[in-house]
Amino acid sequence: MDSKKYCYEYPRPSVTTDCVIFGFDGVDLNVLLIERGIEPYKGKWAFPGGFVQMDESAEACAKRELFEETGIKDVFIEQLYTFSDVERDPRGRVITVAFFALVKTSEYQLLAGDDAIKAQWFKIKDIPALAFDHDLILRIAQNRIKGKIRYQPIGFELLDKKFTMPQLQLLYESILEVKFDRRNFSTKLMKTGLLIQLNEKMENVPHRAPRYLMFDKKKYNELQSSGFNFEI
Amino acid sequence: MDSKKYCYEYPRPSVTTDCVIFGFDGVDLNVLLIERGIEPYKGKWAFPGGFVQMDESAEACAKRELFEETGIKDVFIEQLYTFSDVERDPRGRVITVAFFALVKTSEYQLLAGDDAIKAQWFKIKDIPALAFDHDLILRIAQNRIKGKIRYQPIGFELLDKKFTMPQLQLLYESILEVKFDRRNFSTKLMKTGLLIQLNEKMENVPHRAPRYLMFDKKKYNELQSSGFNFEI
DNA sequence: TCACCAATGTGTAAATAAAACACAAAGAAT
DNA sequence: ATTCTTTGTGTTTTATTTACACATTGGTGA
Repeated sequence: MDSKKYCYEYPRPSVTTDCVIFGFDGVDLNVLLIERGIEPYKGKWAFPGGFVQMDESAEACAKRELFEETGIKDVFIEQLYTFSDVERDPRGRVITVAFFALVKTSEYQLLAGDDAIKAQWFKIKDIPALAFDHDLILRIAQNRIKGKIRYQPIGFELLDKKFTMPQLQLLYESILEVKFDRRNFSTKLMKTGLLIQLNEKMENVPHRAPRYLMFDKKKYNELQSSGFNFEI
Repeated sequence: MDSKKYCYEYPRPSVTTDCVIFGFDGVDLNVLLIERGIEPYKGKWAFPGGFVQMDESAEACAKRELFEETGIKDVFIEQLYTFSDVERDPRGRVITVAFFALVKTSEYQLLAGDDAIKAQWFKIKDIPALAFDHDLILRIAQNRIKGKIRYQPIGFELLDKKFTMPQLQLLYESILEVKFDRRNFSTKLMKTGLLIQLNEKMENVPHRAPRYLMFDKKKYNELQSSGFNFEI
């Protein structure tokens, strides 16, 4: 019996998705990688991904693969770029639609020592050798998040629902790879009118405790539809 | 003889490229469309595009199709977004990698009344019914060019090598759909240091003739590699 | 020929935003 | 109670953006 049962008049490339998953550990920006168990690039690290099925869009595929390989779901995800170099996959012609996702790491405990798939967070400054053209994909993803965080409030997707101003600042600094003046940063962010101050402070810190904040997503959506734009 | 000779173990989508071509006629932003001669959407207007071959990247495909269908080559072209909705093409599963191109309309005279392919410029404000999901593609392309022109000097790709400040301002205004103060616009653009004033003026205008300018691409490339960024 | 007209070229003042900087207050540790 | 580290809330200075005015050019037509 012939296993190659799907036949076409012209040759077709395979289409896959890959997903660059960003997380924030409080100090550094991190990326979630999966160790490949099979050739090619066996033992190398790669982004989770897989083949687009005939009944799902690329975005649906990216979300499905993300959940299947890491257990992550219902997170911010956005199309990044499509990589289509002829030689990018040694197995043949594979076009990949790359996505990037932002996750609150505290909500997803990785199942360490899981049998099938070995997933691990890596600091963005300490990435191992990657499979395929995933180093290129990562570089483009990093540039995208750097550009995007300045004009869209995506940073909050990486923090817990409740966060403090110092945490928010560390996040911005780690993504943009710059340092901000603490006072100017706070003033600017509060001036957006999108941060709600809670009557609650951090506990068990050996100094003055910072107050908790929340991002006002409802207000942002309202402002956005009336032609407002977030700028840091 | 069976024409379906390319067989695979799993089904594969077709992959195409489409290209949104922007041009500027001195007053309005325009888009180049092609009238479809065959079903589906026969008689409707669409972006030029076609199937990705096995030996070419998506970008190479977009450039090839652009030349084959319009005669345009060696222009600014950039990947826009990949459209992969399951139902976007009635012929079957077709994923399209969309691009956008910027052309100097004066350099490409459309072959009016050409037999095979009927191409025509349309003002962005006066677009006919489009085939497939091309109205969605156009909307996303328009948003992209709006965002991009503010932080990259792509406007010059739409103007002749020599242009005047009023022409440049009209271009920015037509893309961004806003009005600028003539004096502030000029000051800001000259302050980038990337415009070379020529000792030449426009002729045969019934008022003071504006001076011609050129974009200093060489200087821009040098500045860019040393971490400079263009901002309007 | 010369005033007229429509647009260009250049500049300045006011308003706004960004950057630099200082001190008081909280809360755990001693 | 004192010390220490970090947060919260300013002010001053500088740079950028916005608003606005007048002189200049060059063809047009009385």
